[in-house]
Amino acid sequence: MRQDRTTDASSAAIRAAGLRVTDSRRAVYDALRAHPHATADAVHELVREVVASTSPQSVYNALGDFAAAGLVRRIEPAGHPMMFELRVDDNHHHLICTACGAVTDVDCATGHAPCLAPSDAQGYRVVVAEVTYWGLCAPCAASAVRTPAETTSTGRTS
Amino acid sequence: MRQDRTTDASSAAIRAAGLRVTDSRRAVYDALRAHPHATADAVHELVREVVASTSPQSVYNALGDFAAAGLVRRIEPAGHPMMFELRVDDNHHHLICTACGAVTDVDCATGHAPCLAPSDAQGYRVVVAEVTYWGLCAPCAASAVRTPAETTSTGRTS
DNA sequence: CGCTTTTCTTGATTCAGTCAAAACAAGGTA
DNA sequence: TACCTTGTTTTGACTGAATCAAGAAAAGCG
Repeated sequence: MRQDRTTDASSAAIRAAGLRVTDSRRAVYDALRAHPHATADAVHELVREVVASTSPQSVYNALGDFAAAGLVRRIEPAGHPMMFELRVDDNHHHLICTACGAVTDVDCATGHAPCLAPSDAQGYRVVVAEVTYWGLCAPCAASAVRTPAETTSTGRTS
Repeated sequence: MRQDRTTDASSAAIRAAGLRVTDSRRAVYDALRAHPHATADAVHELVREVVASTSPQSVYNALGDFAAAGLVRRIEPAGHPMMFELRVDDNHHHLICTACGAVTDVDCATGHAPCLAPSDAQGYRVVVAEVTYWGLCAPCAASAVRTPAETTSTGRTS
């Protein structure tokens, strides 16, 4: 099942980052190409379809190494496990659905970080302005019409 | 040690939110007045100085109830335990130090949510634009001059 | 082909937060 | 004032997510 092409690109990227190329790392990279905002767990699922023996820990290792090498960007939305994405060169932002957790990229106006300056930096040396748009994705907004429901807040339900 | 005044204000706020007033809840509220970006754990420490028997769980309960009642806002910066603040009426943002974790409020230009619109909302019904400025606070920036160090990324250290 | 270094596996461990049920207290009411 | 209902607190177990550590295995150089 020639996955050579995608795999070659992945190998090249991994090697270019100064990391050794292994089957599981290729599979991790490929998984992120297919699922641009996957959790470690989701990546693990996908990787196991290719290299069945891959442990969760290896996935964490690979993702951590990729992130450290700048191959991958880590995003950690409040209340969700962390996710990883391959878009690292532009400074883009995210739309996150408060109902289903879907994550969608939003292009940044300026394209470089920090794209935004605080009204008063108060002595901070600001490196990144991270913008997260929270709301309802189209499907959830549609179904929310009939279900007024409690969507957002994580209060007690007692 | 008359803390009556602060305590009265806290009681009023709690009661106004439709919640019963208890010693530990007052102490939780007072703790947040004194420490505007405290973790649940930090709040617990402070509360125990007033009501020694208070359990961590009660603090979580109180904070969760406050948040659900709109008395308190919850912030969850990537890589840090969640924090709570009393400023809920304006839509302000945060400066967070990547080195020491210090959190500082930044006024929002517009003052209401969402203060910012995505370049392309892609069908989302956006409710909030959450802006987090990551960088080095003044003290950390000063000490970073002599220590080039690895500050940010959570890569493996092996 | 073998050696060195990196990576993978296994398994334990931590941290932060949640769940659930029984004991207890707030505050309205008789 | 005493009671009663409902909301709050405590205790303790439990989960999910991620990290740490050490030995086994493989990558890729010479």
